[in-house]
Amino acid sequence: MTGAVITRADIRRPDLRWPFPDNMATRLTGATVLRLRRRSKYILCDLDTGETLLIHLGMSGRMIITPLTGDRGDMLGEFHKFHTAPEKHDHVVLDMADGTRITFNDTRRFGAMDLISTDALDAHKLIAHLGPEPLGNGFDSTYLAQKLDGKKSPIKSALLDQRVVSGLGNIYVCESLWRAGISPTRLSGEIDQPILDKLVPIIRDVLTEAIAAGGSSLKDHRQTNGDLGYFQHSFAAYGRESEKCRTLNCTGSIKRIVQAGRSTFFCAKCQN
DNA sequence: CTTGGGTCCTGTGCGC
DNA sequence: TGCGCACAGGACCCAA
Repeated sequence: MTGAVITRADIRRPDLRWPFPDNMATRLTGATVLRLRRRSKYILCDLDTGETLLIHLGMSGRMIITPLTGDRGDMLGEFHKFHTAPEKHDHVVLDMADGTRITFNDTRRFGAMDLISTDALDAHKLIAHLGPEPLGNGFDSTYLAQKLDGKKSPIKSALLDQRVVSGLGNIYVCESLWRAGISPTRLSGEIDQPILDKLVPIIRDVLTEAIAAGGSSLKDHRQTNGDLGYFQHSFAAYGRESEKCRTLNCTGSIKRIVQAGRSTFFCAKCQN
């Protein structure tokens, strides 16, 4: 999309998780995309109009890239299949001057889009309270210790809280805690510094490996080329309920519990 | 202030 | 085969 001009914006329903901003189609039409970037789980698309298109994929959202004209050519798989008519759950369709169509498709509609002044982005309600990037310099064990100090919520919930660290989801929190040997039920404020010293590089490792593997495809997730991610094949805890723990010499099995309404997978024997 | 539960939405897979 | 229930990569909102 970078450098491309949006020639047409088809907003096919009034909302996703929230109502779309006023006149979104008009404000997008004719705009040139200056660059794409990311903050936390938000895709940010800076436009030459001085506005930024903010996109969240939620649970089931995806951006589908297809040629606007021509046949399927060497496009691989059903995901990339050529279509002119919008398909089910295609909510926003952007046609670019270079002949590319970008379609936001989101079955569950937990995704979001907003269009705000680029200058005001840091103050935006969804952005302002985000914690540091887990792969950035602002995330280290000193920061984490200070942030968790006095917290009574379980560590699992704290790591999922985007105000503590932004970008971790359910899978990667479970995997990180398993690797670090930390029980997800441990109270955040009662975890010693040496344990946090160990946890932080593990979180970075898990994310780095998952990104290299193209993410985790449980169902909807695809890489930008349409391929499945394959980090799900490397899960040690997530989704492995009642299977053998993979920690060396551990005789335990993976349990599933529910914390803050989300499934947590862990080994009660080697995670303490 | 913090914390936990309910909620939004659609689709799928399972037990009965 | 049909029906109801549980569950799914998120995260806001509000009651306690």
